[in-house]
Amino acid sequence: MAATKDPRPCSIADALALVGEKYSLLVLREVCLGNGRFDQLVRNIGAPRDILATRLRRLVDAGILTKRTYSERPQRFEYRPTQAGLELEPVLMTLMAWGDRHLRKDDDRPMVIEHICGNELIPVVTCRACGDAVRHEDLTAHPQVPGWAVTGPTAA
Amino acid sequence: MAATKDPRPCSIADALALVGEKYSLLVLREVCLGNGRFDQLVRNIGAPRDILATRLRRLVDAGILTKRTYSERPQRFEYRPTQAGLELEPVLMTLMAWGDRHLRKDDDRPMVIEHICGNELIPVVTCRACGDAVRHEDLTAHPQVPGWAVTGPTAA
DNA sequence: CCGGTGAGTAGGAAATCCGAACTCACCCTA
DNA sequence: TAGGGTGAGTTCGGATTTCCTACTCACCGG
Repeated sequence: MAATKDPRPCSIADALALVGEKYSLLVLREVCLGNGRFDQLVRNIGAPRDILATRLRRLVDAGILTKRTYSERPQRFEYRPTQAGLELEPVLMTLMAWGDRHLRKDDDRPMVIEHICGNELIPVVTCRACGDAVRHEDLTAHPQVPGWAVTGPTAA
Repeated sequence: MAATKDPRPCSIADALALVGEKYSLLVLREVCLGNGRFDQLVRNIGAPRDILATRLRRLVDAGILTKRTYSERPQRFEYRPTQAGLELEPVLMTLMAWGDRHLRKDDDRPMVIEHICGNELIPVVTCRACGDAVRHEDLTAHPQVPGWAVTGPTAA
């Protein structure tokens, strides 16, 4: 009867349960770009329409998107990010930078993000307390739940 | 015959094609924590063994993990992150912070990461050029590929 | 009236996922 | 040397999801 199957409790897993399904983060990308209409999403993402409808419902339920009417008669909608959705944008930026660096030759980046400072955005994840860029060797994990120790947080 | 179905070219999509499948990022989490053995992964992630085997193959092929033998006779292996894998860790940290903030009540975080500076790690994504924290309103997207304009990069 | 657009639904085939059981090679120990 | 245990998977059939195409429904514009 004992639950021998529950995995490590973890906010990464919880977050992925919401936005980790296929296309979900691409929906967020398009919505952050301002392309929030159903047919735009279908075209830009390349997802089947029914799957997209399912994802949109889920993201709205989760409070990551809102569905706004921009035209009554004919009824037309637009999806937009909520505050919570916008706060996921850094994840997208970091992922994009990783993809640009590791998945592409040289400078054939399909999209460049410009920061308000005038330069191209190259996202760097830093520690809020000291401001330094986060490096694996500088981290130590402290599980808060008994029974979920880690063997060695850092392993070069 | 024309390809009317290709979605927006994008490094986010490319990155997700590699690490966006179910469990892939959780594998990376465990491996970064130092838990790189097959049965540990099965337990900590809660994935079916065959799916896990498939994911591991894919991540190794993609150069995100390496499979190291830590014991000949009996043959025993351990998966470890490569440099490319380690560079995905910031994505995990950012995602974890988002989950902690939006998916949990107060302070029941299942895991706390300590930075070498002595404080708890709260990851902040910043612009490499100016050092400021990245906010949606400060970004402008510039697609590099004709035909993939965005309607409005910023839309509050 | 005709064709077009936006926002989906419907239906069945194809691909994935899942859990449990199985293998195989080895070690321990009695 | 027989029995049990562990690590690292593979194999199985069945349950779920995804995918694709077509369809709807409401409206608009000419």
